[in-house]
Amino acid sequence: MESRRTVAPGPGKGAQTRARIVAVAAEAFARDGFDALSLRDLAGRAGLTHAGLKHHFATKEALLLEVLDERDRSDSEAFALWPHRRSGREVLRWAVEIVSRNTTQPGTASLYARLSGEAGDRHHPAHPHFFQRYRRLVAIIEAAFQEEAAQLPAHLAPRTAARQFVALMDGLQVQWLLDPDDVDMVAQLTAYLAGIGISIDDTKDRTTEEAPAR
Amino acid sequence: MESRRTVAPGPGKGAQTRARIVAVAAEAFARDGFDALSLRDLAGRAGLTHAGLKHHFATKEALLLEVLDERDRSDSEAFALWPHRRSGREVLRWAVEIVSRNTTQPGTASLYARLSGEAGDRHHPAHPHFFQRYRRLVAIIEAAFQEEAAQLPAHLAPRTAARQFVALMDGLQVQWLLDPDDVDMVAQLTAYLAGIGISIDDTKDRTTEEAPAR
DNA sequence: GTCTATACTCGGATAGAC
DNA sequence: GTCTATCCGAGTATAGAC
Repeated sequence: MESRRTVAPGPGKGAQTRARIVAVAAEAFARDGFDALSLRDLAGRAGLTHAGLKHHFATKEALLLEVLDERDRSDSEAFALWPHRRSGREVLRWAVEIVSRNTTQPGTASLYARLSGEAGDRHHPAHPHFFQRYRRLVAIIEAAFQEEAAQLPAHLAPRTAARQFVALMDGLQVQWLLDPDDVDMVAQLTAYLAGIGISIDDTKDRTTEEAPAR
Repeated sequence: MESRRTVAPGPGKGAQTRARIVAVAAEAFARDGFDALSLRDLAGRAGLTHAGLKHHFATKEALLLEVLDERDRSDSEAFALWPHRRSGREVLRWAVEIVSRNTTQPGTASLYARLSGEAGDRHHPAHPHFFQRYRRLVAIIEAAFQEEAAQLPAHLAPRTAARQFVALMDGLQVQWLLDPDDVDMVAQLTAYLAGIGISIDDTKDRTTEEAPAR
């Protein structure tokens, strides 16, 4: 007889449900934010109960992290943390482009800011994610500065500059979220780089091609 | 017991209860963190029900904000946002001192990082608090840089430097919370200042007297 | 003005049906 | 392996006692 199942049982069923949940959640988080979103609502829209959802994602935060990871993966160039081998200046330009992009998604940016603060707690579910993320990000930026070491002031170690640059990305975002009209993140980052002798003006070593196509 | 009242009715009663709640909450937040703390427990320890507590503080976050404000007020030196008129370098040294202090209270620092991220949402209960806080903090740092304008690179506006410095305070804190052993916030901030021509070495213009008496 | 009683939905946890 | 039923304590909201 006809079944009310929307997916056939057997191998792959779980993966399908999981994917459906993530798809629904991605849209819902962006629209409602984190706190306003009910797992019961969300589960209902994905065709199961909130306990069923919990089988796939242990906590609400774990689900959010999956959504963010998913976005990182599909938003290939701008958000992937490993751009193809490029010049130091190109990597820095790419980083500025990420920040610029975030400007168009304040909800997600706010979520990230909140999570990265919470994740400092070693027992927080998002701790490993952010720990790894910053390690990689700082390493990438450090390598970029290393390549441009000739431009840097003599006393400024690439690793120090990298930590500062990444901190600037985060800290400026907090101020921008609070006061969008008064903070120009791209200008600030560009000014910082100019201050340490690095220009990322892309008319110099590339054509007019846009930064990472989404 | 003769009476179950712990405070007499009449004028000032509400203020007393409020103060008692804040006192209990301050200790409890620092010990248990934000999520782990139950308003029912807390209210019980303060001698009323959780609904009674809600009469004084509409939300859990409002209570936390009151605790933080209270700390700002009593923790006079390091956290007061308005040091008396001092030299630019002294103000910057005071700011670094704040960051250094936060190092001893990772729980509170994490709470602040989380809240400042969340507060970007215009409807968040903490939005006005943080909006004002950053406005004032940036203005104070800007004034400090203004005084030291002679040292700054010609192309660097005091306001730009101020935004960067404040962003650095926040961003470094996020990285430090995630990876305390690998991030030295004071060294980073000092390095940044040195990079723009400012030394805050306090053996140069003052005795060993402590930073601003509130 | 202060506060209690009560009820609502939330995220989370467990037991067990299929 | 997937999922439902059900319970728990949480934050929040309202009505009304004092």
